[in-house]
Amino acid sequence: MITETNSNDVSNSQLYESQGAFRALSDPTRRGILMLLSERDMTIGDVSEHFDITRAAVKKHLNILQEGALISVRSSGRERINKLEPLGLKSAVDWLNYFNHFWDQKLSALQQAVENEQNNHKEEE
Amino acid sequence: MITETNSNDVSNSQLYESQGAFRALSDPTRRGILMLLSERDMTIGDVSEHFDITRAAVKKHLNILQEGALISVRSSGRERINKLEPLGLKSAVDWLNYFNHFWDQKLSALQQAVENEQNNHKEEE
DNA sequence: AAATTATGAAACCAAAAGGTATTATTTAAA
DNA sequence: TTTAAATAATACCTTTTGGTTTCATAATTT
Repeated sequence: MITETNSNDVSNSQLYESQGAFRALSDPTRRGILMLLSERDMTIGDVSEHFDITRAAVKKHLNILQEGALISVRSSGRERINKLEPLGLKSAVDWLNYFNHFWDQKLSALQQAVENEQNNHKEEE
Repeated sequence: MITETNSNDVSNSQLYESQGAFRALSDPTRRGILMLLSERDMTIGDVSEHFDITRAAVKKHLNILQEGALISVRSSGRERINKLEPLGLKSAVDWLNYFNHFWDQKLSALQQAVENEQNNHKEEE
């Protein structure tokens, strides 16, 4: 353990920019809400009908989704319409894309292995 | 609130397949560990030097990363070498890709708006 | 064989998360 | 103008999370 920050370390901005989004995404109910809202905008009441938890609990989830900028809310009379903000997912996607290089590579390796397998079988014919 | 499961709801498998990965990704320290391991395989000792928390705490994070299948561990004498498993990120990426459609659309709209802006400026010349 | 190194695991703690029930507020309808 | 509907907010509770310290174990070195 060291006390001073090591300048070789991963930059904080890389980690904390996406924190709100990743935090919001960590709960399955919240991911379910996002999928619901991908079909149409909904009031809290609408959303609540799809889960076996109270409206208050759903409201808390919606707050966290809003903090993570994954949804937005607009008022219409006494209703609040929740709307998916797909661009909010971008920070999480961007962070994950950093690793694309690696699993593309691994997928290639897998593909290569399959091809080699096939060639071996051919040679055996 | 309803008590029975609504068959129109988002399927559970879609949500729970990626739970281990999303859970692991929700903590900034764990995301930092993943970035570290993307450079080279490391022992716990190596990893710990990059964070101001105890080895025990790092170990817990590594356990959670392993549960989410984002890393693997192999023994070499008394050392345990932690290795990034990029394919483990795939379940999270896949889930997020479901929304690609939406933000591609939105990016297009944004692009369109920018182009229109540019055209307007041209007309003003 | 003894000391050191690398790690694992358990017990404990404070704070955060996810839920509830209850109360208050705003808007629409009768 | 009551009454009902849609939502917000607060207090409260239990479980999970992220951290610590301490102790145990297995492999290396001297």
